[in-house]
Amino acid sequence: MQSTHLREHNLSLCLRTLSSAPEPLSRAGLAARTGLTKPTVSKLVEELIGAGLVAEDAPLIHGTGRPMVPLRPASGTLLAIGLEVTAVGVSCLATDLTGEVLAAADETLDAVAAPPSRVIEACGRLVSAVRGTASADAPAPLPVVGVCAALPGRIDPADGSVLSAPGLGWSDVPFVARLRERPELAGLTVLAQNDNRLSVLTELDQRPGQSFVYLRGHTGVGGAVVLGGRVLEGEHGWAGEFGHMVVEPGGALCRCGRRGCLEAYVSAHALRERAGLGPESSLEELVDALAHASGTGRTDGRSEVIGTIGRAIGTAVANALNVLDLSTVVLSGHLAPIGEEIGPVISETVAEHALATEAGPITIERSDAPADLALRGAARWALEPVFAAPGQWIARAA
Amino acid sequence: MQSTHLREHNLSLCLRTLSSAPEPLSRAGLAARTGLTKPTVSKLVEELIGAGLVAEDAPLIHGTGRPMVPLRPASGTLLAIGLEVTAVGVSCLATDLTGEVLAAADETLDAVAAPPSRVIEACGRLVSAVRGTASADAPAPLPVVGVCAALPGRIDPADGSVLSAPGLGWSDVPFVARLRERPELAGLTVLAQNDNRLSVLTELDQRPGQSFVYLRGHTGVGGAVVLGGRVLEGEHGWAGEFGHMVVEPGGALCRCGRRGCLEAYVSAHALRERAGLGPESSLEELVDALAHASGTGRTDGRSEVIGTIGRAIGTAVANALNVLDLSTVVLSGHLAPIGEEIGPVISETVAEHALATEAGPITIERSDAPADLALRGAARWALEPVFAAPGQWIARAA
DNA sequence: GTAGATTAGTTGTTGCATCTTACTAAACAG
DNA sequence: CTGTTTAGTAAGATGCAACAACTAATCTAC
Repeated sequence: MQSTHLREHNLSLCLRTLSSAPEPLSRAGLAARTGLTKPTVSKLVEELIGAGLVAEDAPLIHGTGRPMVPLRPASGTLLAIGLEVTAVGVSCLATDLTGEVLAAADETLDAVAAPPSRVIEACGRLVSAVRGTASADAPAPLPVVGVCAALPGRIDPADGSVLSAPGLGWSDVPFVARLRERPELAGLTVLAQNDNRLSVLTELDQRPGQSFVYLRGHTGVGGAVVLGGRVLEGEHGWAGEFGHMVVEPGGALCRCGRRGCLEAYVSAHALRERAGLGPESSLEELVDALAHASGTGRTDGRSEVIGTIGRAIGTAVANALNVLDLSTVVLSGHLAPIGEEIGPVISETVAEHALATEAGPITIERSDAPADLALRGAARWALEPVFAAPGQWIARAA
Repeated sequence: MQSTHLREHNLSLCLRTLSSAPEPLSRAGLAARTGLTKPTVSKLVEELIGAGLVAEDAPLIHGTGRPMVPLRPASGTLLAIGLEVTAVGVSCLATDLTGEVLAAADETLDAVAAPPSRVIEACGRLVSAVRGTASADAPAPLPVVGVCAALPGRIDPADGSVLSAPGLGWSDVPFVARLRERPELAGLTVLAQNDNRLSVLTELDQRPGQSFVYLRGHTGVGGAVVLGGRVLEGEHGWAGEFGHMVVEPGGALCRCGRRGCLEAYVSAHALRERAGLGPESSLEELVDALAHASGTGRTDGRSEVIGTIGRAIGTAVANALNVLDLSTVVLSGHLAPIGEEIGPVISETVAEHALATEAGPITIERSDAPADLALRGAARWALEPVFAAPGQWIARAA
């Protein structure tokens, strides 16, 4: 490691520490947290303020001594743009460094019927619109750190092409390459990531530095593994894809063609089928059917369905926890609202099979994050280069 | 990070790079590999040589240009001591920085019948003996970097106490604390780790920086997860304990009391039972029975046994790979010799269930490491502080 | 056999990031 | 108004790695 990397590392450390702190820190507090000295922190913070990445609040008197100058990530000085493509449309959103949403827009579009090129055009339009709206109040257009798209499928981490997205009917679509060609995105950093992996970033804001297993029901079932605040990548970028873990060898047929996958039991489609609902029923109806016996009237059927789902998830989670030796599980997406019902069954199954129960309780938590999880996560991911290497961003922006 | 840490980091980088290089590197080669400049490497290497951590070989002419001075980890300048406790005895071994064994000794002891205190006494005696033998040729006693014990059970990473070791009949034994009290080990760094997790370190020497899943059959079945050359810890230090992954809900009864654990299918005990051998039969007999139809004469039974074992391992491995998104599996311990037989069944099962097959082939490899795997791994782990912070060791030794 | 090319490694200097020490600033307590 | 406490700054010292230029040792070519 070279000495210039040291500075970059410490800049990043300061910025991240400020970002993840529950409340604004003073320079002195930042020095204490990072282990750097006060003069060093002062210099680094000065640079971050100069670049518009950090802002000072009004001095705050707390007890005796000189009042502290609270520091916080600057708001409204730059844009990170998130995109989300689903079967029914494209959404777009611009945030600043704090994650505050400055503008949003969306377009309805049947992504299954329409060719990918139409979707990519829509993305271009939305990015352009959102850039305009977000910069409307500012004297000059805000600089864009990057654009990241959330896609419901497997993405090649090397070039951001979509290897397969069953929900969109896509396979081998060079999404990022095409998006980069759009005139509206000329010169911008463009990324793409799986929607589940991006969702977890939003969750991570609530749990900085923690380790947990994240399970998200959306159309299928996906998730992520978070170790010490970092999302595990894996060799092909799909670590934590729990949907196709085997929960019962030779069991139910999954749409992937295999047998006994978790997804065959708890995808939105499988849940509706098990709950006796039509494929067009809403999530609310589904939750209602599972949560209240009155939903379908079939009390026995309900508890049986809940048992099947709970045991399937429990088995998958227990296996994941045995491999990773973690003790926190976060349920999100359509698994969060039904978490209250299936939680106990999951806990029971996990307690039965997970080794970690011998060391302490395993907590199954429900995410209370907002609905546009993946979209926010995408914007958050677009910001990542700034957090990782603030010095490079400063040099680029200047 | 402070600037003094930078130097420590670079010292460590140089030492590790030299250690993991397949053949000696010159200063210039080391500079190229580490990304540091030649002058910087020269300075760092000078310090490492001065401290007896690196040695120069005779200059070597290779083609045109000035001959290089090959550098390699110094041999015979310090001691790392490994211990291994099994049901039948205690083994001990001293290596230098290169991993070369300088001395070894063992004691037969029925660790199940004898109280832990007897085992700890034996450890003390063996360490003392091994230190003497290893330093016999040297003009002065060699400094000991540390002692690490391999134990067949779950270890508290905080204090090195044995939480449970079914094979020894131990539970809640403050092993490290007691061992540290022995006069023979006064002043030494003492560590303890699970034997499977230490075994993988020996494997890692062959695969520096790689990522793989490591499965080791010993008495039970354990393993480890290696991500980028680092062994995953987990919250309680037992990540990668694959033995109790569920491979068939409600399946065979495991000695842990649960049902359907991998270990219930492929522990040495379970294998013997399935192969129709007595509990006292040797590993050779077992391999023979599985490898050759002539072993027991029951050809049908054999292929059925192999199928059951292979599918059990395959299911567990596929699930682990789905969580981690890796594509290499290494079989070790008693799984290595039978690997040729069960390998195809495992591959087949994994190919059927693992998502990563869609991106490329998954390789199931057999470890060809020596038998005293865990013991060597223990010594290797005792060395770790020197590799991680050579500067501190130099300061301590001086 | 001498000049040139090539690779290895060292020397001295420079630049840069952090640390140390000592200071000023701004509040409160008595 | 003086002492105490906490925040933040200034100036100089320290220490590390980078850079450029050098020496060292070998081979090749004419």
